[in-house]
Amino acid sequence: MYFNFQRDLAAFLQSEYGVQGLDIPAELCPPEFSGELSISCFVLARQLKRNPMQLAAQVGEFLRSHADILSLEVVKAFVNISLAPGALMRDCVADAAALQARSRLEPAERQRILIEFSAPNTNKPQHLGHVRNNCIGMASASILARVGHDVVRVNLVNDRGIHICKSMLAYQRFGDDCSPETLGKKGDHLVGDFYVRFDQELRKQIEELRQNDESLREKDSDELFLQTEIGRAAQEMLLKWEQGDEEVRALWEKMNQWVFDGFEQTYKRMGVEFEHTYLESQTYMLGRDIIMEGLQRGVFYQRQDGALVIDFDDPRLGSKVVLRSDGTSVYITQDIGTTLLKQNDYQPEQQIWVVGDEQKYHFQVLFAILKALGYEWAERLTHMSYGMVNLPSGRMKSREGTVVDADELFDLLEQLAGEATAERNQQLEPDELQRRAQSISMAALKFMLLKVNPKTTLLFDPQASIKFEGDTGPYILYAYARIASMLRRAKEELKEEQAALDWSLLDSASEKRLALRCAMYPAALHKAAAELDSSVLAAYLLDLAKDFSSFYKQCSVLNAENPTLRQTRLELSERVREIIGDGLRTLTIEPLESM
RNA sequence: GUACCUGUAGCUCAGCUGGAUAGAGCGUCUGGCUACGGACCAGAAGGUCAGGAGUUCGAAUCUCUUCAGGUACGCCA
Repeated sequence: MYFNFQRDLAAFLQSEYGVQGLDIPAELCPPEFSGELSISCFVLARQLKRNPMQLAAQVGEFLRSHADILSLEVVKAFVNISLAPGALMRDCVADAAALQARSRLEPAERQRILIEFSAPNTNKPQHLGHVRNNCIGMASASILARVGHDVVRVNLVNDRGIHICKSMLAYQRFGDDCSPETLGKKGDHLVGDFYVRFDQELRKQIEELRQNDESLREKDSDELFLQTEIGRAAQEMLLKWEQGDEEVRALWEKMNQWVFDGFEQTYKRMGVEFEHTYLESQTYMLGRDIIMEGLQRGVFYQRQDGALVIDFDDPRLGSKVVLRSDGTSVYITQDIGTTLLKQNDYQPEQQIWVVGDEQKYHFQVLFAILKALGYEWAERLTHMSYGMVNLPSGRMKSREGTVVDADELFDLLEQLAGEATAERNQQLEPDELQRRAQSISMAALKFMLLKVNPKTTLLFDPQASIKFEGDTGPYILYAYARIASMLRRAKEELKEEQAALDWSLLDSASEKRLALRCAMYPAALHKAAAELDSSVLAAYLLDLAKDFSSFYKQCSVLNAENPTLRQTRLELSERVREIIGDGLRTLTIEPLESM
């Protein structure tokens, strides 16, 4: 927030105490005190190294005679002030361009940022966990871009490896040459079915092994993988794939294409887009030459067993193998390679990975290796780790069938939103109904995921997710639609000429509150961007929508007592509409003019 | 075992760079449509901020510790 009185108070205190760059804190006044704004002199006192209470008295004295201050109360170390309506509105909302300008970073602070997210495997359809990743990735990119950064979104699809061979093998054996067309099924779901089918067969064979050999009963399933016939067959297929076997490659391309087509639809529904998609099949061999070069320079060393290793100073990181004794790559080798590739392709000042918090250690190690290799940009790599999504029944487990499928969830929410919309709009055309149901359901889902801090483990309650009341996306959409409706009517009823504006007429508590909330928008954007936290912006939009709803109930706009008041309230409402619209779009949610 | 994360109202979450009497939504209970869209508004009840100790004028917030839950610690990805 920026007020003239803050500037004047800062100038006064700075000359009084001979300091520079004083920051005058102003926050919303708690309802139990009179006034709209509070200045905490604890914060001021720390900057000036003075006694908070004495400072409060001094601040009070200065502001009491300030033209913008209507009344004021000093309570302990707090100065609670009530602003003259004209001054409050002038500083908060009258100048829309100033508000907009404050939302962008100084040019010097803007960066080129590369953000990687989604990174799906091509062996199964996306589930709720991917949905959270996609939402966080898209919203983070959008928030960063909104404050002025140059953002590049990239995907890295894991399209090769043993997992896709499992699906391929099961398809070869049990697929009967079916296809998405013959079964009328989305390609990613079809491939996922064969992944499950493989797992069934594998477990059956492991069970048989254990039946026949008591010594195997204690062994972990993973250890027995290569002892099963089907496990060996999958491994063999992977080798053939790496050797470029034509038949295997053809099948791989066919099934991957099915998955890509399926993903395309899912992404489209969510509005997920990338500037570029990297394919692991094209990048998995990267990194080895960098390791060899690092070996020359003594960054890595060859252990007695032949593996190339790095030891870290930090005991928490321990040591890490970067190349197997047989000379092949490990996961981190590839990641080193793709990080360099991305750096070369886009020259970002910062790289961000949106990846679940279970991979925290992996990224600590990755970053430490890149620093050890001497890349100066390695200081500016960020793992944006987010929490897992749990269900009331616990963790999602694909083997136990408790995974919430993304497409099915979208369908369910869309149907419920459609029902709710139809109830309220009996005359709606089917096309329009469907369009609104799509928007409302996606807004509800995205907002639910984005309103909680990304770091927290999220509990997804299916029952709660289908509600459209309270702290939800639809609540904010509703506030927006009501304003849009009001502005439409005002336009229709427009008399010959528009009345003048007089901001000083907006003197009620709810009007002042709403205007103050509008002025807080840039700060919410900046905080969300700086902390990579969509929940800051989501919480702000909820507060704004609540303040608007309260104002809307209390102050009649279209039927205001006089044309000037009406016009000024319309203008305030328009400002709220712009901010809600802009804020929702920044969260990748599209507002609706009617709902 | 070691490291990291989490523990706030019945439930889901804010608040965590120390500052006023710890907030919101859901759920429960009261009220409110002859004013612009009731997917709304106004209000009530509901808390030992997991327990303990410390630092401080002041702690949900910082430190230590105990307990509870989660995750990671591969020549898997």
